[in-house]
Amino acid sequence: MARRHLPSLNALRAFEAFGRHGRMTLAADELCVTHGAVSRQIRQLEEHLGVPLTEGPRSRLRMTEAGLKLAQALSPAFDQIEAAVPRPAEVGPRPLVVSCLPTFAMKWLIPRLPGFQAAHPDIPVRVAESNGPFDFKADGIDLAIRMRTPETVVTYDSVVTPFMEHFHGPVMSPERAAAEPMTLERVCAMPRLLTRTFMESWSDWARNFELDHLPPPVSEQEFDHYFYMLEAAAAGMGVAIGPWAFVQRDLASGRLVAPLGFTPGRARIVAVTPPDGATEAAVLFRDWLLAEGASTPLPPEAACEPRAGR
Amino acid sequence: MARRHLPSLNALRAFEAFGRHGRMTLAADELCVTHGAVSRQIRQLEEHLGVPLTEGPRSRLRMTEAGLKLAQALSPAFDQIEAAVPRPAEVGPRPLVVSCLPTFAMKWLIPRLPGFQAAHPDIPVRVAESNGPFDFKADGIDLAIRMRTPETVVTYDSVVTPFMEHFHGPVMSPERAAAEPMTLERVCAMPRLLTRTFMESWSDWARNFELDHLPPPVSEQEFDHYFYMLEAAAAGMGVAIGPWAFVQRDLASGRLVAPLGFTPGRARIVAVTPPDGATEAAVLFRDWLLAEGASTPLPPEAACEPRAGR
DNA sequence: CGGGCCATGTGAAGAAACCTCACAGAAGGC
DNA sequence: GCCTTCTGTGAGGTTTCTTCACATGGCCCG
Repeated sequence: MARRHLPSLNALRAFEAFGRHGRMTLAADELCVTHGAVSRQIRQLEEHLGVPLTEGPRSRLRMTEAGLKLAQALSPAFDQIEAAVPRPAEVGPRPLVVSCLPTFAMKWLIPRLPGFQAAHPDIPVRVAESNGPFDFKADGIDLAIRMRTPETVVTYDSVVTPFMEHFHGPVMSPERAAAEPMTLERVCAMPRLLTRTFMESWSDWARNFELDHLPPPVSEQEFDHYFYMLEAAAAGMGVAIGPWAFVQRDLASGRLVAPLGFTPGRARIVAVTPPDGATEAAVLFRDWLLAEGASTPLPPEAACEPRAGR
Repeated sequence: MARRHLPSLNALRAFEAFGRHGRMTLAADELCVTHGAVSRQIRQLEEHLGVPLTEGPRSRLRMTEAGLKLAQALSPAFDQIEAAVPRPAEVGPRPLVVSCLPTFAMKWLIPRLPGFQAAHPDIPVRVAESNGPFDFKADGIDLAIRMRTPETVVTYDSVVTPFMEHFHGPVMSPERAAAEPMTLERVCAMPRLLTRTFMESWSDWARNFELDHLPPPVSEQEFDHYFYMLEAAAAGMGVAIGPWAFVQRDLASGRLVAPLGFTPGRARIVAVTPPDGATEAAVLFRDWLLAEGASTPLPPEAACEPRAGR
């Protein structure tokens, strides 16, 4: 009687993956199936629920608000399931465990990991996605990647190594930006999107314009993850402060635009290792992060376009 | 790369249902499949994980500790998914929404619901399982069923109607009880199992024995739900204070025993309706609860066997 | 201690769900 | 306009899941 009318769990999982990646093709890659399979699952889900979950042209698909809401709720549920399932005993050497923001993992780290694997085929890497506090020993983490502002409260001893510049800027859907020449004032007058992961993004960004106090937003909406915030921006729900590293690809594909360009943020993307000596593998990984960070392209308009100096 | 090695979600769902019901047959009923299907799913899951999740003879199957841990983590995840999925638009009249403890729903309410449906075929009933606080308007609840001690803090106005006596007593696995004649002292010396839903159960029970202070337990373990606490008791992990209404069936089947019998508790099982008038359907339902409560059999040893009076 | 009862395990066959392949359509960029 | 990218879809194959019927193993009771 109770729990019976649920749609196919596989369809939900497919939709959740689509929600995170924003494109069926990428979701299909994650699930190791073809894009057609994902398309069918999502269509089946929409039929079952009688609610459209996606909208827009095929080449620039977005989630509807209902879809965004569903995906946001599904993600933590599947995370919980994943965490609960005991992993089949790992074979081989103990892997290097890297704790990392989910969105950073998806948009930056995982695409580059094959490079590390190629250089160090004997070091298996496991990426543990998490954006909260962590404990090296209790969680078995060798190295963590986090965003840090100078004010970030640190409650633990650790070695912090910044490895990448952090540029960010307001991003939105092309429709929103197309209306008229985009100015700082217009951007400030739009509904703002926030992520719990990095609540200070707006004030951090505003500093570059010597705006001590941003005008109060017409409305604010908060998301649990960067990727949902960015999806909401793509869906035209408002403006988000997007880190360059996270939105690079969406800018290239035209799903998002950044009419004011990017400016350096005060946050740094840092690698954190335990105070009492990192493992050998963690040191190698950190060195690799530094190299990768240095070779990541900067935004073309970096440091340009701020209306007030530096 | 990230989320790929999960076992079949259907298998996890089957196991979660088994975890709640304690028997594959019941889980199969809930999922509308045959017991064989559930059996296969769970076996597949065990093979995939390489960890036994069930143990004991076929006729009295129990979860292992690993299984209990897994099931406990899966339940809230599936709850979350269920809550997130928009229900296909309901047809017909607005259903009567009854908020209820999950275990009470499973072990007492749902088995009796057909009786109500038969008497009032025009009133569809939806059972919303929850054990926390609730808000009649915000959650769309017409009537809530809760456990109440005289001390329960009430933060809202409401009409409270007790409808069933509450008998409870320590329950444990037959193996644990078989060792030697069971006495109050021996029971007090066993590891205690608690449920977050009703933390005061031990002290409430102790009052009947004029024990103002129970001897401190050798160990305590806390569960999120009554049913997992009862499963842990069946698995021999300790002693739980089980409400008669919840354990009646497990006693009959021999999965649990209650060597000290049952005594009246100070808690009452109550129906709660909004202060500003209940709906017509809610009143009918409350009347039906009162009648059902009155006709629920009392424990055979009710009010017997307390070693100290009354 | 043997028969009845109850719940789960299992073999084989059938049903259903799922996936792939290949191609089509639609939008955007150059 | 052509090319690229991404999603939608028809047909058909494959895997997974279910069922049915019966076997198995405990437990209870006389």
